[in-house]
Amino acid sequence: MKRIADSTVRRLSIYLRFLEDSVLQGIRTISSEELARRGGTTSAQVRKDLSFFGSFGKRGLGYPVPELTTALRDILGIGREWRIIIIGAGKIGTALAQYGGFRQRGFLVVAVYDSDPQKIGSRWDGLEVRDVVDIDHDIAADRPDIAVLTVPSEEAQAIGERVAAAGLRAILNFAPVQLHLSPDVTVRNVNMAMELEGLSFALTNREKNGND
Amino acid sequence: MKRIADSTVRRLSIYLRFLEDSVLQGIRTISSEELARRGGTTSAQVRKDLSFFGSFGKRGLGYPVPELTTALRDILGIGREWRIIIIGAGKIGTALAQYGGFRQRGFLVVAVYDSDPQKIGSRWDGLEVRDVVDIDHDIAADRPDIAVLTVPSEEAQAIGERVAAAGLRAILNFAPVQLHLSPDVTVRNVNMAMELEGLSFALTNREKNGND
DNA sequence: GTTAGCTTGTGAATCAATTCACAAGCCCAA
DNA sequence: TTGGGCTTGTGAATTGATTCACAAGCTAAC
Repeated sequence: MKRIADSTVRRLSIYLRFLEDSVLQGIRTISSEELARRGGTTSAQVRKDLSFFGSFGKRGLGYPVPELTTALRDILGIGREWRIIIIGAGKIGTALAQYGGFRQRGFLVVAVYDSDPQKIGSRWDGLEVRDVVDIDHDIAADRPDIAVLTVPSEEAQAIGERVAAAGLRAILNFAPVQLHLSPDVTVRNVNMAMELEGLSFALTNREKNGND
Repeated sequence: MKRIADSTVRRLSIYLRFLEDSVLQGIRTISSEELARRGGTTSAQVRKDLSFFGSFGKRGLGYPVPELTTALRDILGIGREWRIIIIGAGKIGTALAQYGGFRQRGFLVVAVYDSDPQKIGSRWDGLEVRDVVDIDHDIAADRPDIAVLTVPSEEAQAIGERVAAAGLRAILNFAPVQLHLSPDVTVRNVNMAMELEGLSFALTNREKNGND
């Protein structure tokens, strides 16, 4: 199978979210044009994205909404439940642990870790914050699929190495550093400060260039 | 000025973060090679990125750390303070409002909004949650620079239109929908479910293709 | 001052992603 | 059963981003 670009996978996620809405509304078919409009892209892009994985539409008609929804879920691998652990029980980590949206989409938070004795043992939504020293042992026992890192920058690399060594193969990294791990660990970064800086750049340049 | 790619701006952010560390450590110069290593890219990429904005280095020596740090701050427009408002006082919105990291980087949260009467009036860190109906008036009065949207998907588009109409020109959107706004409003999306789905895709495909 | 050893800055080349454009196929109406 | 109106699927063309490769320039050592 040809390597699929990250940007394509991102767009599939977007299409899926809109398709799920459409299923609920009882819409039966949808054109690449409409998917593009809602996804902020072009119809050619939609068709190309989908064509990497097969032929889902009918010429003259469009795509059957329920079937395409199922197909995308399958492609993205979210038919099953994924077990995630959150490492770092600070502001962001806590919010994520309590956020219901993940569970809804098949991502189940099975454990939260921290190194602060004050936090260890406290409970949120029936989830006890565990001591990060136990993490290797726990991973071996619980076999979670994904680790979410919401630890301070200085600790991110070390923790990343530990969970990778313990067998985890997917990390969602909120720390504003680039993790250096073996290539069979997939890392995605979420960096809110970086996004704000992107906006800052845009605003600054707009002012300079007079809105062109 | 030639249009700068988003990917370039993102990398500048990464370089800057590492440069700031280096300043604190008293490091005087740094090569593109080292910046690349830390930023997870290549030295040619670093040099190309910087070359869009000028010539900051000395051949044979590398880049002067303090000067390059200042230059990047300037380019990204984070010499000044940016005023941000957070709309949606749910789990994520609240966490962001209380998160100290933004303020540290020059992004000051000046207001938080919600439409839930139970939340309106409550206080976090001396910041009172305001009623979202007042938002147009408040924007006109306070002139914030950036709006962070942590509202439910169904409401995101309408709120986006309102803040755009009120004059805001930059939005950080956490709702998993694509906003359709006038092109002079810059929108960045942060979508954690999408990132998790990207990891899910990677894990699923790795299993299928036997790790290649 | 000359040379050796680095490292930048940048056109050219390559690689990747997006868009174009159209044949092929489907539905519906008559 | 045929024709008109749509919309997909996909090679080809284009646009955009990354990598290559090397001349130019700096430092330090002798």
